[in-house]
Amino acid sequence: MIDEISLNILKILQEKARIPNVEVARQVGMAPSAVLERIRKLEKMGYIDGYEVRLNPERFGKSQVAFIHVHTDGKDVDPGLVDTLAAIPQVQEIHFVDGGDSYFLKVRATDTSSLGHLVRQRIAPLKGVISTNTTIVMNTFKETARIPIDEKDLA
Amino acid sequence: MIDEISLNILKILQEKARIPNVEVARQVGMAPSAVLERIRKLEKMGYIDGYEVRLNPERFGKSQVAFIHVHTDGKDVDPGLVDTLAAIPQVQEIHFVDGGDSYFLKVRATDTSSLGHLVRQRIAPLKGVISTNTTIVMNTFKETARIPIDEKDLA
DNA sequence: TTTGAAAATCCCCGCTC
DNA sequence: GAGCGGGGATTTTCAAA
Repeated sequence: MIDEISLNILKILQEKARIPNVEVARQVGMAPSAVLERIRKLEKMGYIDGYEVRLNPERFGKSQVAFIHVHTDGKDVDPGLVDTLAAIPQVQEIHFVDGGDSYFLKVRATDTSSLGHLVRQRIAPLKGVISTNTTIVMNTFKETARIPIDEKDLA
Repeated sequence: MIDEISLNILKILQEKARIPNVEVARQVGMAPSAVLERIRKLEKMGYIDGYEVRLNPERFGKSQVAFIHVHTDGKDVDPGLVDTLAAIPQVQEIHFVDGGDSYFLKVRATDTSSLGHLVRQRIAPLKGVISTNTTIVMNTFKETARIPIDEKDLA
């Protein structure tokens, strides 16, 4: 199980992941080495999956976000379909959703043109794919991977 | 503009964001101080937005992912609607999408029950919201914020 | 958990190209 | 302007209590 202090450490790290340990230690009022030990333990126990650098999508010409609903033939689907989709770097997320053999993708492309190319040339032709339904994002107001940390439902 | 080496640094950081500078320097074959200077510049120029810790959602009882299509009355929408939604910690993403005055949310809840509560008690009652349409995620195969770095379309 | 000391790293500054 | 290297401050790490 996880206690109040570790929870606090995680909240601090979620705010700013790249602050020195000493600073975290100061904020929770513990010795730096103890904090380090806790973080290492949280990593080993799987509470912390890793650390990511967050790049500015616009600077890399990847500001066109879209969601693609991919309907598949549940009986004749290529078992490697998910892997094939996952191998496409522009595909950031792949979810299997309810409502009949369909996947839901979040993709990030350069523009609507390249998005169209992605859908028609790379996704639609895949074996088992019956149809696709793309929702174009015109404006993004919030986009974070931050998780609400509630003490009550920890695993 | 950005050159081959900086691109390389970014790719390395996208793999593992929390490696020491010296290690990055070794991999790109440059002096640590030069690498540091490049990273600082990338941060200042807005290519790097920040650093995030990636927590394991399951460990925090937040494994129920869902997408919510929120239809609004375009004429009578509360100007603070987006802010209100953004203030809900379980709402990770808010996009404005095409197809008529509607928002698209990605949310992360504890279970379907709490998800239902979230939709009915917190979102549906908001002024300007006409209807909502929730897609439940049953299985997630890929979920990353990583951006494909193509040299050709840099800004 | 803390302390304390050793090792590694960070990062400013001057030098060179 | 960009890269390199020195060196002191900072931080990380590890041992012992």
